[in-house]
Amino acid sequence: MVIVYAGSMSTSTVPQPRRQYAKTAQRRADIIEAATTVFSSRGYHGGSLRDIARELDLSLTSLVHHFPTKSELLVAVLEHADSQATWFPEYAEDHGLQAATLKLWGQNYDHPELLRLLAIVAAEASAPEHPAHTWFVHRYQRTVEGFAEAIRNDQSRGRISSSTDPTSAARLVAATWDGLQLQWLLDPSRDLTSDFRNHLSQLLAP
Amino acid sequence: MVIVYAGSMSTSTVPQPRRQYAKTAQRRADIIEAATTVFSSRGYHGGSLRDIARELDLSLTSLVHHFPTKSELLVAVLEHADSQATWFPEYAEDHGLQAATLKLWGQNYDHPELLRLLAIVAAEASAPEHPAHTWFVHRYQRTVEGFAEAIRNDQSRGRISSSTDPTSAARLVAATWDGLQLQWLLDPSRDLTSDFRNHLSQLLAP
DNA sequence: CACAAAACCGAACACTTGCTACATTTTTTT
DNA sequence: AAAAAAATGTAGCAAGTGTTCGGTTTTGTG
Repeated sequence: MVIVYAGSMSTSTVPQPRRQYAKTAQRRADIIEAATTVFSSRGYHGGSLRDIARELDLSLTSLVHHFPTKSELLVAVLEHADSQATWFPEYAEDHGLQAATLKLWGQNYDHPELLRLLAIVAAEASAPEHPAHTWFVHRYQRTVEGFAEAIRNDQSRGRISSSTDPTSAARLVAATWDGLQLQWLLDPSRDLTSDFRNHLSQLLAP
Repeated sequence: MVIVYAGSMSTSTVPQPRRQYAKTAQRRADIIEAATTVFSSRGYHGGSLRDIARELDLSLTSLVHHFPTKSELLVAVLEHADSQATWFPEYAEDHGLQAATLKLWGQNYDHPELLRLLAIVAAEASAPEHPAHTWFVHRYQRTVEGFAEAIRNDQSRGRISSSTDPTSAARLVAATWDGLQLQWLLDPSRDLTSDFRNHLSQLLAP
């Protein structure tokens, strides 16, 4: 059986690049989960790889085997956090931005650790030297663009006044969202959903 | 000359508790300034006392002499940051919340490091174990209460519709403020003042 | 079964962390 | 001038940091 790189010769089965065990995916998922809780309570700088490994009864070396560097782990964690509460363009198209945003807002309430993590790291990453800086810049661009698209759709259907500037309104929705979420993280006893709803119905009026 | 504690006797000058040198106040101010820049770029957990001392060509021991523990230094830094951009109730009373808020917003643009610091530590401090947790909870309560008071005043003068709930609107103003500021910290090239103005004039309409 | 790579581990490296004894110099007050 | 304490310093502690080295065990494939 010949493993062929560039410029193969004759008949040879594909190298079958099964270079990963069956349980590996689960391991990586476990690590990401543990890293999330650690980074959530102590931030990226404050949370240590050993803390994360300890939480899984895993050796530090194994952790490093899966994620060679701390910042690579952080990016994996952020990407996972982002994938948890996904933005559904179709839902927004059918039911409008307001309904879609409130739906997403409700989902987030189930994962306070993820929210805290994103809040901490977003603030940390506003410094240009931070390893996740560009990631967050792009994330916000994507978010705002998604909201703006939904607003334009709403406008074409007469759900929102056409005099509203889509991008500006999108930035405002994202901003208020983040701000209210921070207030909620600081004091989770008060539900801020109605405040958010007020904001949306004022901003996104016909 | 007798130093008198409780229950003095006869004529004796007051102990003159001059227990601090003349230059000390300046030293403490320098330390707070250096700590601000360090915490701003690396957060509370990520910034080290040695970094701060190095920035001042000061020994670590001297720094610790002035601020015995790291979290005490943090609180001093936060208190200073807060005192920089002060909320003027009188100005709000005369010119309305919208004008007062925009004035304050403009001031903040001069101290991006302070803003980043507050954003990072506020997010870090949303975790209840954080040394500055209660400080931030109270800070937000004060801020919201100040805004709400100004809104009530505006309502009594007919500048804002009396159907708006002052506290809820105050929370929204604070939230949007924080959110827009984070977006600005991530990408300082775009000025978000007009977005903030839009939000205010929509929310605080007669 | 044989073998190669993935997965895992203990130990260590070089460095940083907050903080503390202990000693010296500066400033202030009597 | 003398005494007291504030201010500063050197050296060091015990603990923690991300990362690397050399090795064993586990797992899948031919």
